Amino acid sequence: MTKNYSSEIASPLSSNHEDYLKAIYILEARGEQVTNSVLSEYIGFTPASATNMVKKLSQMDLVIYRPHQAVSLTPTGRRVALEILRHHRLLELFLHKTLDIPWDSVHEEAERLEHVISEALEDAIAASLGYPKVDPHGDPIPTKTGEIGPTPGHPLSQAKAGRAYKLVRVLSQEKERLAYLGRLGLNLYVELFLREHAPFDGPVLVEVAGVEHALAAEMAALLQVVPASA
Amino acid sequence: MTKNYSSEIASPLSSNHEDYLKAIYILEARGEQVTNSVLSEYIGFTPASATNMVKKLSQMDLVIYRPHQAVSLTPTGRRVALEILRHHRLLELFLHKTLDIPWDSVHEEAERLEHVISEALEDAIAASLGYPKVDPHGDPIPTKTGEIGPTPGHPLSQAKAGRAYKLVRVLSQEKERLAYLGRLGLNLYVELFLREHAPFDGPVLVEVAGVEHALAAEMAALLQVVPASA
DNA sequence: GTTACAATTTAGCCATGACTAAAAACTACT
DNA sequence: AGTAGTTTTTAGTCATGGCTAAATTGTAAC
Ligand SMILES: [Mn+2]
Ligand SMILES: [Mn+2]
Ligand SMILES: [Mn+2]
Ligand SMILES: [Mn+2]
Repeated sequence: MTKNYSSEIASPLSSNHEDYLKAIYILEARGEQVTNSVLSEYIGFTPASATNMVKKLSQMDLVIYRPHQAVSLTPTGRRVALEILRHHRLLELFLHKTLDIPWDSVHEEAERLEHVISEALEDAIAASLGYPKVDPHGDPIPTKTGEIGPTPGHPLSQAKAGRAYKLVRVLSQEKERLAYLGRLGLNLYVELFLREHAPFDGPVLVEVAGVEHALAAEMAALLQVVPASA
Repeated sequence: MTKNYSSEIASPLSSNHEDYLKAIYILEARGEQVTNSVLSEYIGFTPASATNMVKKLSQMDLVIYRPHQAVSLTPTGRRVALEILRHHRLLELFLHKTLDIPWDSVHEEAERLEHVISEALEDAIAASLGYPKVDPHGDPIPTKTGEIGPTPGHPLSQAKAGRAYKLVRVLSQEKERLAYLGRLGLNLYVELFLREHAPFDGPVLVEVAGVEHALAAEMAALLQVVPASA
């Protein structure tokens, strides 16, 4: 299990160390201030535990920690986070495409696998998938060297009514939510027609494969779309 | 990660718990007395650590422990061991067949993955492989219900000279050894001709794909063969 | 500037599971 | 049976990383 980053890191990182770094990366990428409470809520441990872990990561030079300030990743910490995120998203796609695991289940599974695959296995998976760029939810897959592309699309909630769109990304990993979307036929790359936005932040009416559905405004905000081309 | 055995077990088992149970199973299956020193040497921890862990497993009703006696598995302990062994061998075969990971590398990788795959993933892997019976080293794969078939073949070291055989199992997971065998063309199911046994427990001369090789007696003892049929 | 409230940190506890060193218990040989 | 040697167990240490509860710090309203 020799990791890419192993040369730069003194002690080996546990699964939880890696999940903390990944969480910080994702929260930063959302543009949020990564406060202790935001972080601890996201990872599901108590604030005291988060403080404790962040201090340790800081000693390892993986994060910048100043008391009462938002944490941020050091360049090395970012490298580790992107490495794990690459594992995660490659695994999601691999499980989905190679083993037909439904898109609402791959996240959970990848959450554990991401910590135990070797670099050789990561490479073999990437090669077998043809070096893919996005995972089953449309999230971009970081490259081996830690680059990550721009995120495609814009929220359906801000799209213009009376036009056709293609779903390119879903900003959620919730199993139930994804299962529901799947039942509506709202899978990745499906084409949909946006009928109207009900006023006062009301539901969004969309047509998918000839059937009309009403989506809550918050749901529509999670669906990233681009104008349909064909 | 709901395991098959989860209903019968109080506390969740760590990777190391599972590796201990698997080790006890394998040592028992070899017909060895699983003494504390045998066990601790096999798993690579100190004897004191092994005693400690065996006591805990005993409290969980997974092993029978009497001081100064060989340990043995309870029915539940055996179930857990076989479940993990199934994961391990299915993963080895999957990595080898689906991702072309060489047979000398799959063991290491499976050693970690075996602890984190869900039952759903186990099932998906088994299905995608067509419910296979043996792994890339010829080791039998336990069934979902915990049955395990008889082990095929007999040692090449005890085979008669002047006859053709088929390699059906290699009793080793050592990377270097497997890589060496691979270089000689001694892969699973390959046909070979046994020329002679040198006397005084000397080397064994075999012909593989028209090339003759001399194998140490201990090496030949690890190669399980059956008479060539075709 | 006080004061109230929320966020964060500190202090201290606990379980886990490795380790070393010492004690105890078995085994085997005389 | 006694003793030497080996194996196993016990006792005690340490690091890890969660937790709760209490103390502290920062913020915003008065
Ligand atoms: Mn994870
Ligand atoms: Mn994803
Ligand atoms: Mn293992
Ligand atoms: Mn094997």
